[in-house]
Amino acid sequence: MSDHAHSETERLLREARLYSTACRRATLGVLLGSDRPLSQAQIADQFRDGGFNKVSIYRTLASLVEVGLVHKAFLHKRTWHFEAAHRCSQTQCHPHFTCTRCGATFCMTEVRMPMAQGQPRGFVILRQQVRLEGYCPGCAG
Amino acid sequence: MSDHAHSETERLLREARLYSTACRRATLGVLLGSDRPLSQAQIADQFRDGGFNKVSIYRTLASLVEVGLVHKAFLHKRTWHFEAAHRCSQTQCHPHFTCTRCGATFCMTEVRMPMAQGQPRGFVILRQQVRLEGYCPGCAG
DNA sequence: AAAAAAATGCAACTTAGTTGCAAATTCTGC
DNA sequence: GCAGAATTTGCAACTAAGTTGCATTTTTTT
Ligand SMILES: [Mn+2]
Ligand SMILES: [Mn+2]
Ligand SMILES: [Zn+2]
Ligand SMILES: [Zn+2]
Repeated sequence: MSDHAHSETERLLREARLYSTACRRATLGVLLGSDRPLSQAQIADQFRDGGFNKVSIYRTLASLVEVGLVHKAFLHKRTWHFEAAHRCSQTQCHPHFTCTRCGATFCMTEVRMPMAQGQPRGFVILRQQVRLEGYCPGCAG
Repeated sequence: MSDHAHSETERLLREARLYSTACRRATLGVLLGSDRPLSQAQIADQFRDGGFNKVSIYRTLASLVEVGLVHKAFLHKRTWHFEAAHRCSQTQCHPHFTCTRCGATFCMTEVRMPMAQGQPRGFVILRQQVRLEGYCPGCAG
């Protein structure tokens, strides 16, 4: 990670009252630089040499989610995917699209969804998450 | 299962060109009678005596999903939940609400969501799925 | 009733994610 | 900087949802 990225992740961790550790800076850096949600395995793959233990990455992700720097984006098969929260609003992330032919997933940052209206009496809706399915440009032809 | 329910599930399976078997009629019957999505384990629990092997239930669910009689509603933790498709439209199920305090999940059949608009060029959106988070009536107080 | 097609049960397996604990790192106050 | 407290990390072992291969049974077709 560059010095610039290092100080940026360090600042974010400080503000969130989290210890600034190598594993957290690296994990957050990877997610900030990704245009799509990543699984623990995909994150680990980006650590060239002397990576981190998968348990540490899982615990790092849990701490980042807890302070809101990262979101659990969705479950694909039985695997959670995570993304930095910098392109999400307080009440929802952008929708995620999965192609039912090739299985690829895309962040649909251009698609705007209004918040759900008309919840039954007594329910308080705080966040919503939208998954889209269909064919990606490569498969739609 | 009642005789009426038996003939109803049998008819649905016939129309879908699936063999009408005990495991399929029972599984479909349970889902049709449920007001919320169920996991394999929850379905199995409803088979009093002489239940079915969990592998058979999983394979039954896969066949019901394949013909569209049942939907994979959502993943909670690492567990899929299934529901009969009779209260879903062609392009989306009703939203599912999960309480972040007690963990309970509810079908929000009253909440209507418009289909996503403005997908990037080349993408074909066929279905959408909405998850809501917040506090249920019991936890909102 | 016989043959063909498909579903079922069982045991063994896979693997994402979790837990407990000892060692290492980071922070805080001097 | 340095000691001590607080927290994170790595490792090994574990958990459990879901899958696979194969022999047997059930359902459908003729
Ligand atoms: Mn997000
Ligand atoms: Mn549905
Ligand atoms: Zn595709
Ligand atoms: Zn609740």
